[in-house]
Order: sequence, then C-alpha cells, then structure tokens
Amino acid sequence: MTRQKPVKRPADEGKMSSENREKILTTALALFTERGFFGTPTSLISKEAGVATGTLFFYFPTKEELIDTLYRRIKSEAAQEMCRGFDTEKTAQSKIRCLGINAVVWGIQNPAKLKFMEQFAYSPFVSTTAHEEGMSHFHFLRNLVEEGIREGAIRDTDPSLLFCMMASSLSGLIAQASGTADPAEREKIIKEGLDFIWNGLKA
Amino acid sequence: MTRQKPVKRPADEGKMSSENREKILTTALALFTERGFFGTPTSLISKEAGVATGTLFFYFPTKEELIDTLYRRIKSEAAQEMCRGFDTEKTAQSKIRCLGINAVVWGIQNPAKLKFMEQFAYSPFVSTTAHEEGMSHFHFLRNLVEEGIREGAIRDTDPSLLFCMMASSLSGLIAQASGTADPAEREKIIKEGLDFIWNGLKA
Amino acid sequence: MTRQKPVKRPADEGKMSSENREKILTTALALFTERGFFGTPTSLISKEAGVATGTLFFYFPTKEELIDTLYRRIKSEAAQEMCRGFDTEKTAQSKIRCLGINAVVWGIQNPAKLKFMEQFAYSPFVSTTAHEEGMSHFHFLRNLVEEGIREGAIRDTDPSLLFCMMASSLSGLIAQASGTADPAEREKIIKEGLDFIWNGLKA
Amino acid sequence: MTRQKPVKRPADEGKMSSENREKILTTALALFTERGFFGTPTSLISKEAGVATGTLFFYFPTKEELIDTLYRRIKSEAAQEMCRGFDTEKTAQSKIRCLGINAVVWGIQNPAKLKFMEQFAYSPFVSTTAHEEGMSHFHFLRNLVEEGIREGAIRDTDPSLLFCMMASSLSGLIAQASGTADPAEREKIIKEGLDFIWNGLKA
DNA sequence: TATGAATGAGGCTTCATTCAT
DNA sequence: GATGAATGAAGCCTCATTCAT
Repeated sequence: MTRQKPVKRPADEGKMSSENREKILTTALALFTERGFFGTPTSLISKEAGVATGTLFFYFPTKEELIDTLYRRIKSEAAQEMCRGFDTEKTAQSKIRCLGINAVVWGIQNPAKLKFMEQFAYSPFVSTTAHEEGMSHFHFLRNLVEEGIREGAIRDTDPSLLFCMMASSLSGLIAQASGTADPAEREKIIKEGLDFIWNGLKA
Repeated sequence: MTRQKPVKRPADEGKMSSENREKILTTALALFTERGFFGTPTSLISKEAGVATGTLFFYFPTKEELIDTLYRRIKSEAAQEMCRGFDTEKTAQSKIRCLGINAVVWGIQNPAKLKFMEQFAYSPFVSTTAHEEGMSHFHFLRNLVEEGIREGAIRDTDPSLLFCMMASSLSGLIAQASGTADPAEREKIIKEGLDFIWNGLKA
Repeated sequence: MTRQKPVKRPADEGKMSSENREKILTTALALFTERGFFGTPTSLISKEAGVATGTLFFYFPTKEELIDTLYRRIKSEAAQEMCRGFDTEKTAQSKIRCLGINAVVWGIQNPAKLKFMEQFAYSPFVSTTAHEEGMSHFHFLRNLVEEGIREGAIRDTDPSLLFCMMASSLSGLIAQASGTADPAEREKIIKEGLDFIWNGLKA
Repeated sequence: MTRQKPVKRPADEGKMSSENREKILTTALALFTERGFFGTPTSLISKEAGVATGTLFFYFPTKEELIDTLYRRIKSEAAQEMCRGFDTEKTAQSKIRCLGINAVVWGIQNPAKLKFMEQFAYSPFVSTTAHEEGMSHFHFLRNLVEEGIREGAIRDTDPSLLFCMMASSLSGLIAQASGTADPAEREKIIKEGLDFIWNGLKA
C-alpha cells in the first residue's frame, strides 16, 4: 500500500473538476456574457451543457454560487496572466508597462471573460464577498505603484488614486483595442494607450 | 367578467398632470441603484411610489421601457451638466478641463444616477437603441478632442482612442473622489486626477 | 304648449340611440368577430370607436351587457329579415322555402353578424337569459313546421326535430354558399342546399 | 435569488410516466366545457388536477397549446369512432348510415368532447393550424360521398356541399337526440334524423 | 454521480371598471 | 354627456430548486 501525500488544493477550486463541472462552467460563461445573469436560466445552462438540471445543482448548490465560482476563477486567472514575464523586469516603469501590455492582451484574447467580470462588477445584487476577494488579487499592483513613487519614476500622489486611474484607463484601452481586427492598427492603439497611461503616471 | 371594486380614494390627491409619472421615475431610480434591475419588481416600484400597479403600466408599457426612459433622461441631463460654463472657455485645454470638472462634480453629486448608468451600460440585455442614442449626446466631446489636436495642445493620435481613455479615466476618478467625504481631500483628488488625464492627452 | 304622446319604445332598445352609442356597437361587432369576445378589450373598442373609456361604460354598464345588447339586436334583426315577403306566400312549403332563402341571403350578406351569433351561441359563459330570449324570435318557425305537417306537405315527425335539423342545415348551407364569390355558382349552391333540406322535410 | 422550499410530498404518488399529463388533460376538458376557455384559469386546471402550476406548464408550454392538444386528440378520437364497423358495409348508402349512427352515438356519449369541439370551432382566436389539421381526419367522408354519387345512390351535386350539409345536419341531430334520456325516444329521433339526412342526399 | 419531473412563490402585464373633472 | 387617469384583482408564465429513482 502506497501512501500518498494528499495534494494541497488551493482553497476554492478544490472539487476535483469533473468533466461535467467544467462543461457547466464553460457554458455558463458563454451564456452569461451573451444574455446576462438574469437572462440565463439555470435550465438553459444545463441544457446547453448537455447535462440534467439536477447535475448543475449537484456541483453548484445555487445559481449565485455558480456565478461566484466563475468570478473567482476568472479573476485569479486574470491576475496570473497579468504577471507573465514580470520577474525579469527591473524598474517599476518597465514592470508597469509589462503589466499593462499583459492586461490588454488578456482582455483582447478573452472578451467573454472580460465582459463577465464587468457585468459582475456592476450588478448591485451579487455577493460582495466575492467582490472584495477578487480585488485582493490586485493588491500587488498598488505596491508596484508605491514602489514606482519611491523610485522617483512616478508622481508622488495618492497611490490609490493612481492605481484606480490606471485600472480604469486600461479597461478603456482594452475596449478600444478590441474594436479593430487589424493587428498593426491594434498594436498602435495599445502603444499609444499605454503612453497615455504612463504620461499620466510619471513624475 | 367582473373584476374588483376600487376603494374610494381620499380626496387629498389633487395631482397635476403627471405627478405620478415623476414619482414612479424617481422611485425606480432609487430602487434600481440599490437593488438592481432584476432585484426590483415593478410591484415594489409602484408600492414605494404610492401608486397602483396599473398606474406604472399606464405610463410605461413595459418595465424595460421604464428603464430606457430613465436612461435617456439621465444621459441627457448628464450631457447638459457637462457643458456648464463651457462657452466662456477659450482654448481646447481649458474647455476640456472645465468639462472634466463638471463631469466629476456631477458624478459625485448624483451617485445614484451614475450607478444607474453604469449598471445599464454593463447589462447585456438592455435595448441597444437607447444605448446608442445615449452616446450621441457626447459626440461634441469627440469634436473637442479633435479641436485640441488641431490647436496643437493635444497629441496627434486617434481621437477615438483619446476620447475613450479620457472617459474611462474620468469614471475612475469619480469613483475615487466619491470615496472621501472631506472636501479638501476631494478637491485634491480631483485636481490630481485631472492632471493625470491632461498629461495623458497633451502634446 | 303642445302635449305629445310619449312614443312607446320597444322594451330593450330604448335609450334614444346617440351617435356614440351606435359607433360603439358597430365597432364592437367588428372587433368581436375578428378577435373574439375575450380578445377584445373594452379599451380597444372605445379607442377604435373614437370615444373615451368612460363613454363606453356610460352606455353599457358592463362589457357583458354590451355583448348582450349586440346579440339581442342582431337576433331580432335576423328574425325580421327572415320574414321578408312572408305574407304573400300561401303554402307551408313555399313559406319555408322563402324563409330558407331569406336566411341564406341574410347570412351571406351579414357575415360578421352571423359569426357573432355563432360565437355567442357556443360560448359557455354568456348570460343564458339572452340566449333563451333570442331563441324566442324563432318560435314562429316551429309553428310553420307544424302547419306544414297538418297540410300533409311535411313528414309527420317530431316538429322540434325537424326544426332543429332545418336550422342546422341552413347554417351549413350559409357557410358553404359564403365560400364562393361567383353569383351563379352561389345561386346553384343555394338552390341545391334548399333542395337537400326540403327533401329531408317533405312527406 | 432564492425562491421557495417545496414541501415533502406524501409518498403515495407512485406515478408512472405521464399520469399527470393525463390528469391535466382530463381536468381541462371538463373545465373548458363547463366554463369556457377564458373562464378557466390555468391555475384552476392545475388545482383541480391536483398538480402544481408549474407542472401544467411543464407538459404544455402554453394554455393555447393545451387547448390545441385537447382538440387534436378529441378530433382524432372522433374520427376513429366514426369508422367503427365500417369495413363490413358494402354500399355507400349503408356506409353513410353506419357513419351517421356512429357519429350520433359518439356525440351523445361524449357530450363534453362535443361541446369542446364546438367551442373551439367558433372561437376566433384559436390556432388555425390545429383547425385545419383536425379537418383532415374527415376527408374520407368526402370520398365516401363521391363514391355514393358514382354508385348512383346519391344525387349528382357538388360533393363539398353535400358533405357540409350532412355534417351540419348531424350536429343538429346530435343536439336534439341528446335532449332526451329515454332510450326508445332517442332511438326514434336518431332514426328519423338519419332519414332526414338520407332523403337530402339520395338521388 | 446523474437524471428530470415536480414544485410553487413570484414576476410582469392586462383589463374591466370607477370617478373626479 | 364625455373624458381618461387611476385602480388592483387576477391571469399567464418563469425558473431556482428539490428529490425519488
């Protein structure tokens, strides 16, 4: 008898993702983005996912819980993607630029996920716990701004404000960049958008 | 074929024209921002507005139409407020700054209306006609950006992009500024936020 | 001062038919035939008639009463039309044939009224009083059948049955005859239909 | 987002397949004939059928669809009953008589179904598709009439007309025959009614 | 694990009717 | 007589959720 160290599962996404569970999540994401949380009955999700009504509620005791799960998953994925190639950067400035590019690229390549998160963020009903928890992934960005200020690269102002302005500008930039299919054009938009942001930030 | 016998209403309701219509709109705005479109039954709106269910549907054939009406009204009000004291400004730069201040002030003073518009903007179901119609109020802003470019005050880039970045930054700024109650602090945030934006825009 | 004998008004249709009252009745007939009793809101009737909601209820305290009035009016008109040129006929046979023709002609020329009466006859909800009262107009037909039997022209059978068979055959004939626009064709159908009926009745 | 907590149902409902569906149909038929389509709320149907509101709509997405289903079912049943013992008859005449008897007997024994069909036939709102589909069951009757004409037993006239007159006469006969409870009397009425029809048809 | 029939509270909307003007 | 805003009971239908199999 072989003993195995039970693998430490990251708190939330533990339930050994069965195939059905994944199908449900994928389908739900697509439908929620197209039709909104309230325009999407759970019955439709299960039908499109090819499972029974009961199956959905086996994995997610509540519609709300399904939404939350999706939110947490996407948020953490986004945070992760945002850090790609982060360690190799040296200055705060280059880190921030790297992060901005990552964010924009991710947003363009995952429009459904982005739309989902926006919808979630602006829906007055959803569980606020998930909301706050989601934000926590981005605290490192705050730190980064503070670091930039100490380095003298970023203006010495309330880091919260800078963080917030930066985040909202990025979301505008993604929206704009998603509007073109042409890669050259897109490249240009991204470059200039990031310039806008950096000019706003720099000392 | 008989339905009901309405109770005699107390004669204290000497209402002029569409007082009721206004009460409904006001109540709806408050409830929608608190509880969301879908968390707010029409029955609750009419109850809180102090009118009968039928009255709501007398003025707005559909819940959706009520929402749309609210949207159009707020959007046009916002556009109007944004232009306050606009004509006295000479340069594109001062105009844009004036406009920014107006936007932030309006946002801070009308949090419910702002929240409503955000919710509306990010709800995948709502009538797109109202959406587009709403945007039309802000075309003058695009023109303003173009004017600034011609003047040489704003950098020569895709005005759409600049407009979009500016708008999203402003919304972030409002959110941040709404966080403080202290007027001095708020003043400072606004000033620095507008600096951020202007630095992003300027040539 | 001239005294005038107040004209004796026939019990029901007394209310000095105002123009509005007539417009309402006419409109209601058209709408009921097209859309059914329940598919026709009183609000639609008054709108199409060009009067206010309240006006309809001024003349007809109830929707049901409006329907009944229409029914009584049409039924009595139909009965009257059925007797056209009746007195000049001598034998029961010729009387019956005359009546049959009248019925068919009226039915073809007043399809809306016919449809209304059928709908009324087969609606389980409508006031039965109007139902029975309507039938009273046709008692003379029963008498006619009995007369024919005494004359030896009609088979000696339960007159109720004969009356009933005759009536239902006539309604079938009208339906069939209404199907053609061509007058010659129609003439032929009517002739043969009446033959069918007379062959069924005769001794 | 939570709705309700269903009570534990007593385990006495070991239902096979769509027992509920049948209960709904049966109950609906009874109620519709008593109170009319519009006098019968779906809520009353489900209550009387002993099922939940949702159950009705699980089986019939619409009230109209429930009515249609009922119509189609009854119509096809009636058509089937009308052909009982049909094959053993040799001549068109005997076939028609057989069919007439079958029709009358079915009508007398199924007054609710008959009333339902009449109500359906004269309701201006109902789906015309079901209407036409229902009629298709009776095309063989048309053929029968044509056969009789070729045999020389039926007079040589538009078969559509004859079919139509026959059908309407039959419906009158059923109504009349249903009026008596006395079997001898009833027998007599049927016989004489069929004579009426045959005399109308024969060459 | 999976299924899907069953539940029933609750949502949106309709419409006959009233009544103050 | 005429108007039409106001009423509110009641109708149809949706949908998150349960549970026996």
